[in-house]
Amino acid sequence: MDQRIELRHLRYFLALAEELHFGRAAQRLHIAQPALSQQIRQLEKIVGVELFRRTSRSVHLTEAGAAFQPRARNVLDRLAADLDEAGRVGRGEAGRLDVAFITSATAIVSEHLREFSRRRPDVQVKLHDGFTTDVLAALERGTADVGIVRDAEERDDIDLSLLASERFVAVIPTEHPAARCDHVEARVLAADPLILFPRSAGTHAFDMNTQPLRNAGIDVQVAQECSNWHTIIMFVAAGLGVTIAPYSVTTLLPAGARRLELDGPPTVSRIFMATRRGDDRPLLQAFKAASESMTGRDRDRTTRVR
Amino acid sequence: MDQRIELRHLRYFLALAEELHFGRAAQRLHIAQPALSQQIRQLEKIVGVELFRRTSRSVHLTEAGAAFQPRARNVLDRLAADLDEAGRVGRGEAGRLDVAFITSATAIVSEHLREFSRRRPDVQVKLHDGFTTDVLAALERGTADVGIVRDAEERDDIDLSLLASERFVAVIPTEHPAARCDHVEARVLAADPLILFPRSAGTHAFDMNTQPLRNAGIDVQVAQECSNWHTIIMFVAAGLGVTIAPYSVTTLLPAGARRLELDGPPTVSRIFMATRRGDDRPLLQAFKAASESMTGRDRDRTTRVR
DNA sequence: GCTGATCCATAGTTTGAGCTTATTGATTGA
DNA sequence: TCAATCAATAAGCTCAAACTATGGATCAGC
Repeated sequence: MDQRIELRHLRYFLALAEELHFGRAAQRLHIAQPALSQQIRQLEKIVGVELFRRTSRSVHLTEAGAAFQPRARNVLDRLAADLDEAGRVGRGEAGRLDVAFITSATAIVSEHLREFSRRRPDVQVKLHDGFTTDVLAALERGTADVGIVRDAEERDDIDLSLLASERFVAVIPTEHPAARCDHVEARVLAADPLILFPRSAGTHAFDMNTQPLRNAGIDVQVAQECSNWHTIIMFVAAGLGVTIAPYSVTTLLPAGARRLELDGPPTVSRIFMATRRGDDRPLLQAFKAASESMTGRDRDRTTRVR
Repeated sequence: MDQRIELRHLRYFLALAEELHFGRAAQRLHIAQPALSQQIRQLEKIVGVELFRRTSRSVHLTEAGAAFQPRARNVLDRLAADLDEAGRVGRGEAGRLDVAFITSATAIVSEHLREFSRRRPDVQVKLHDGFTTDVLAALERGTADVGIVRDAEERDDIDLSLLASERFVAVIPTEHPAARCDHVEARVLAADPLILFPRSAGTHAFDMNTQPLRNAGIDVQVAQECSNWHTIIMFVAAGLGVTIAPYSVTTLLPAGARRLELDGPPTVSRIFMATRRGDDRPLLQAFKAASESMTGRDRDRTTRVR
């Protein structure tokens, strides 16, 4: 009585609408003619109107049938495309990947993304930048699938894999007495006001970043906190103080700032890819594979520890 | 093995995607839980990827499932809308109606169409204007569903129903001697060049149109043929001759032309709605009903035979 | 740590929707 | 008038989707 429509009805309808002959349409569908008659009748009952006008001699579409034909075709085509798309998403060939990253790793992130997008052109990548803590939080709550962080600590719910490491360098105003040389001992900077990001943005990263100073026996006191490296370096250029920074954020310096290599035991900043432990979705593995192929290069290129 | 997808799969998938609980989803679908498990498994086999990740404790969508959910919803919604639309077309509540009409009946056609469009706002009306013969040809070959013709003859494959009738009048140049009066005997015009449409545009219409002249014993000779009334009347205004025209095409006359009532036995031009005999589609009946409601008015308004 | 509850999967059985073949009835062309 | 064509109907069959019962895994509570 209250029969539900099924795709079978649409397939049969379309075959008959094209053949306009029950016998031939049934043949094409690999069923017997009465079965087709029954199903078409059933469909007409569901729609509530005649879709074909039959005489015992000919079959043709009614207006309602003619109106329905392209729509039915469309439904089948779209569903086929949707199934395909779902399959591709399941195999990691399409979909969406949320990448959270620290702003200071933009250069490396963009390189890895370029390689990934080349391999998976149908994957839409969404980017979210922030501090290391923000990135890890996004990863935890599922807002991000991949995190790019700097100097994160080991955790049992997060997998880390090294993408690149780079040395720390000092950045000081050009008018600073030490700026005449191209390297400096950390202790020389003990009296200068230190400009750095807040420790809350990533305690371990902060500790790594200040290690050259602590190695020199300096009691680290941040005179001015800034949320991003660009601002920190602008402040240094303005003569407000000095900073210790990962090399890659110092590649382009404004006129008033100068980069100095740090003497003493080498200290490096490490950039990691972070993922949720146990998250083994194909898309993620594809991203890891793409990164893997880049990592060797990056490591060689940016490390250069003295 | 090579199972085909059915809408049942989509319905079950969507229920489970919303409930995320096999028991509850099955309950909502009024089936037992194992049946749902089976069908979902089958769907996953068809798509080729997991759509749900199940633990014995919880169910949640995979990325592929999440991607598929809105699409499946969409397919069902669109199909429902398509079925509804087909039903409405079948009941004559929506669709398309092709109306062919003679240019000289534009005024009446537009009135009837306004009424029809008010009653069937979802029906798209396509208009085609031409001569009576063109209109009838369009009707025959199915290009038009309704024809509006003037003074057509009875035919056994076409149904005619009277929409309006109107008297013939003479149109002559203002400088014509007879133009001083507001009526004229047809024989007075015997010597004037006659401007009229070609007889091939509608033999019966032509004969009706020239009847006032033939009644007066005039041997009808068309001096100048024109394809439409507007041009004919412009030629009259230019002093090139006279014409006999249905009243409604003379409502707006240019400066050089004057309308005169014809003395003698009244002759009328009839405007008919023409349809293919046996064509009883709901949309057509709706159009006929709309016309019916207008016809009384039109007949009264335009006849006024003296 | 055992017990009961919860929940999805599997096994085996039942049922009915959709299929089949055979036939009827209507129309057309020879 | 007869044969051919073609859709509808009738009656029986069959398999897929349903059912019931059960298993196995996980979790909460005493």
